[in-house]
Amino acid sequence: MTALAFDRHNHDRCIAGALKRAETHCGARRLQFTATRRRVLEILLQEHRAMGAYDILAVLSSEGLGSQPPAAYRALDFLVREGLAHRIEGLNAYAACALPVHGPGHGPEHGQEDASDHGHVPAFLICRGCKAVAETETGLAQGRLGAAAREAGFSVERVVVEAEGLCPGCAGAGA
Amino acid sequence: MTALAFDRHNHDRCIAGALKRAETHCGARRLQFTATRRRVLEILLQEHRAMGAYDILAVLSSEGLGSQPPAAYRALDFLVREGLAHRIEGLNAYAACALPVHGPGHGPEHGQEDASDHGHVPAFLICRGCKAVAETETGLAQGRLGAAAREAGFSVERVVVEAEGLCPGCAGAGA
DNA sequence: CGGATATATGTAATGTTATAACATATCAAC
DNA sequence: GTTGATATGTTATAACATTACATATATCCG
Repeated sequence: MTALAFDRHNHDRCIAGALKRAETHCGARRLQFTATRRRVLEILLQEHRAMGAYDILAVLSSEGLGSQPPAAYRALDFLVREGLAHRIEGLNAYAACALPVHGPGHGPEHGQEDASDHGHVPAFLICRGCKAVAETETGLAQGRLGAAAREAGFSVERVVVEAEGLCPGCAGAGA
Repeated sequence: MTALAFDRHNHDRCIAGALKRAETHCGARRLQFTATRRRVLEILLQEHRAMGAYDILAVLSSEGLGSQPPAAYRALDFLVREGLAHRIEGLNAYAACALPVHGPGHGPEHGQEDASDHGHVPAFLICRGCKAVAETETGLAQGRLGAAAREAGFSVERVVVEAEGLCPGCAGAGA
């Protein structure tokens, strides 16, 4: 493992748990959690940081799971669509979903369908040093952005909240 | 003009004012508001929507202001650095800054240097139909994201807040 | 003014990220 | 076991962005 998300934790257990949840999630929805999809999620979980699609493709390729860009993009699209991973817009990269909050039987995992309902918006702390990503949630739609949207008659479908900066480790290392 | 930012307004006046402010801004800082830089800002103001660097390059090229990507990227980088335009991460595109809040004599325009100080974070409503962009501000660092950052010892340098959805016009048109 | 320095632009090449399009294979349901 | 849906393989290309180096223009100061 390379980049811990700022805090120490039992990483193997965290990975196994997340994979198990993904399995359950897909099973409940009759979705195929194929070898490639599973492996891509596992890679993201192991690294615990934002990775580019081509980084992931390199790993897949070395394991005989695909050699062309669509192999990576299709798996990533699936994981993002199911809320098992997130796209980090600010880095054009991807990270595993770190919130175990969503059990089976849900609709969209993070309230992306209509964020103005409950404001369950995923938010990320992204270290520009090591690219480690910490995930939290933010209640945003109740604030100024939601107010602006309502005032303008704008219907929000998806909200991106990303904070870029330095994690304690990289700040200490004088990045 | 194509995409109004959801509301009617005197667009010519809004453009002229913004250009004037940009001029003042640069003058006060001994920065060169060159023909290309000015024209790029003007294009973004006129369109009033997010535009890709290559869209802008096409216009510049047709006007003899440059033909290679760096012509567009350099001007855009300058405008973004000075807070006169913003990069819309979710679209890999750029939009003029719509907030006349910042007069001369400031430091960074939108508190990007240390967002935890005052939480003056620009936030965008982006229509996926017409790519119109409305800009507002959001006090974010005082909320859950700021709390998470403080708890983790993470120093926030830049915050991206982007809400994607449909503007009233595009929603009506059944996008 | 005139030379030195910093800033901006021109130009060519390349790197990175992402998708389109179509063929083939596998799964899931009946 | 056929059918329809879903997933993957493969080729090509589109879209976004940067590096590197040469040249030009502005700004500063003696």
